[in-house]
Amino acid sequence: MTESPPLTERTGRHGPTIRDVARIAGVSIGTASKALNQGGRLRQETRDRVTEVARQIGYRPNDMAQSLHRLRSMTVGIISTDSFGRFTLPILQALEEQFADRRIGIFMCNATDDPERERQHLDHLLGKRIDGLVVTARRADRRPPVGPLPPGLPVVYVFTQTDDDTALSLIPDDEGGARLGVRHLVEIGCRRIAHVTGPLHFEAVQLRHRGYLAALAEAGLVADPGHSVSGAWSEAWGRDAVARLFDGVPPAQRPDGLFCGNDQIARGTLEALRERGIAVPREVAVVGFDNWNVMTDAARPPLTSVDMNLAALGHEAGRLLLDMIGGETIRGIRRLPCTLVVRQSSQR
Amino acid sequence: MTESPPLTERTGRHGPTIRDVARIAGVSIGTASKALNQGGRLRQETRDRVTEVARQIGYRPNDMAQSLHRLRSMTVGIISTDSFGRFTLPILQALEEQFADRRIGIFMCNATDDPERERQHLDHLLGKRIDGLVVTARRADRRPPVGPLPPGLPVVYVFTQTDDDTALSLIPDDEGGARLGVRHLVEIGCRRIAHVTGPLHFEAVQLRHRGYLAALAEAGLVADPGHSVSGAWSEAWGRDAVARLFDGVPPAQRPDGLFCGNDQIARGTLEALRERGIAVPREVAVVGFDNWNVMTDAARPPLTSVDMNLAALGHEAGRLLLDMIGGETIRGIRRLPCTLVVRQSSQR
DNA sequence: TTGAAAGCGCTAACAA
DNA sequence: TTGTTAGCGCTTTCAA
Repeated sequence: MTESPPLTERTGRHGPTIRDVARIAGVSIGTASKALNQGGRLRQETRDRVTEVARQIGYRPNDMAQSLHRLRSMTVGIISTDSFGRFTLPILQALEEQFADRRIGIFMCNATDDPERERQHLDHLLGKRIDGLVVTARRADRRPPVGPLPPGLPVVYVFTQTDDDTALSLIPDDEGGARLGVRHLVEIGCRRIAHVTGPLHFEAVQLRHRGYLAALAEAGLVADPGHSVSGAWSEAWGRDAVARLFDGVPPAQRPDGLFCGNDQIARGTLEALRERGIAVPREVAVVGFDNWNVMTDAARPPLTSVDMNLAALGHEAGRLLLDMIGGETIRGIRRLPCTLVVRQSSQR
Repeated sequence: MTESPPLTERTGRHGPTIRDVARIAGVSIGTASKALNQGGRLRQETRDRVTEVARQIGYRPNDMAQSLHRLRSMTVGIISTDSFGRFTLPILQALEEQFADRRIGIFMCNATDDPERERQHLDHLLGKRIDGLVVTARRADRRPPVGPLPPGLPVVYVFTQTDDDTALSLIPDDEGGARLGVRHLVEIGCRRIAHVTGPLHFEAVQLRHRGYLAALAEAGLVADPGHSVSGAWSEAWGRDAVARLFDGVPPAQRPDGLFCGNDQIARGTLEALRERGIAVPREVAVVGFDNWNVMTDAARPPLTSVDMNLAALGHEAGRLLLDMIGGETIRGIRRLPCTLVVRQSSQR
């Protein structure tokens, strides 16, 4: 029997290569490759010997070399014009989980509203030959299409949309979410429901207002124009809104339900109502938006809120991107449903 | 003059390769490479012709091929045992920014407290031949060293530490942060300062308590054992703590300053004090920890808080990891200083 | 100044 | 059943 080379002797600087495995196992590189990739016809004994050697010397295939050969990098890029924040995070996590299961790596990039930086990031990602791209952004406005991109690179916009109508965008169904929240208020008996919302220039604010109006109409209620008030996305605005809707207003005109633009506004309203001795949910019921548990759980009473199901959004984005990488063509704007999480602020 | 091949004809599936550039420019691959990499001696005219062709056909070097040759992937991995949350996010952003400047890609992995998943992620990252690794975690306890890793792979633990004392860990200086907060209370005239903190099993809680005691001792004040109270990291606990420290307690024994374990607890105390008609900051001053602006700004009055400077932590982690990739050996536990952000809750 | 060729680590087609 | 080799796209050394 020939003496086998010592286990420690290596060629690659990055750890053992398949050449080391082959040499030590006493087979050719081709055979080693076949053995490690479960393919082809090979004597079981050879296969076992090779895999055992690989295990012993801690061989790990070099993805870069594999990718170079396969013309697939097994990576995707995710680029955010907003920094990754409260909203994009659950999306990111869902994506990460899904891609990790398929052994696809994720390159994170953050270009906080700087087009030049975005271009650099994109350039960098394209250099890495990503197989797909996820674009996330702050939601205020539609963003310009990312690019220029090599033709055929799958892209999905999540939690943002773009004017390019050949692109795929996934966003929450704001209108439907609002309808859910307001319907719920109607169902528990509210008849004068106010909409305390964020800045009007947000498209989401407009859509939710549509949902609010639709739910009222469904129930045969007329919307009091004075009951739609817009301000900042803050608790302070929520408190101010209550002052505006309640102080010095004849009881018959006061709202008996508040549908709020986000959980911070809602929490502000709860505090202000509490200070005025107005009972929640008995006299006024309150519903928020976002279902941010930092807010919903600390509020007194705990806050009912509309959940945008961001994890589901991320999950769906991952699924669709994988389909596109697989060759499918998918485009259009998809709005995913929200759900309502009922807590004490609306539990009668 | 020979007819040059059409600009559109490509060899690579991923876009034009250097071979295409060379062919179209009518030079050899070696020459093209030299021209594009600014190196070697080359006629200016040739260099220009090559770069112009590259620009025209949108040539972008393939990082995987470069890396394969250079034995450097120009990527780092970041793995979190906690999901990326409020604390790890600023760290992540600082890291991302720094690496992006050096054209180093970041692979994100999230293994929520699942060792098996962590192992998979690690395997995946090592397959990608990352040049370095950042480990982040929830902060409760020291985590076991990540591994096994190939010898020589630079690793930095951020916002967590491990028992392996050959490793490098970066964490905020909790004790120093607490000292800052309590000193500030002393300086504005507080004499009976309470510590309203989180669960005792957190190492950070213990360290901050040391800082609290040290600051009192410095000022010649004696700590009332009844003024150190521990509970959950929640607003509800902050409210309860006020009940415990104030209700039915003789005025002379009530605290005139509260140093809180985080901003949520602090906000809870502010609400409870407000409800009792106790003036903040006049009768009682309050300092929080984390400087989470969602809390500090919505609190009434706005909350003074200790900032852990997480962005600086991330920045330093990036810097050190780059040094390690460059060949330096760095180890030990480094605690980075906190700073105090004063707002109305302690402004007399 | 430019071209040719080896090699980074791997896979797959083909030969033995 | 196993070995040989071309080639993925790039850099770099050496030769012309």
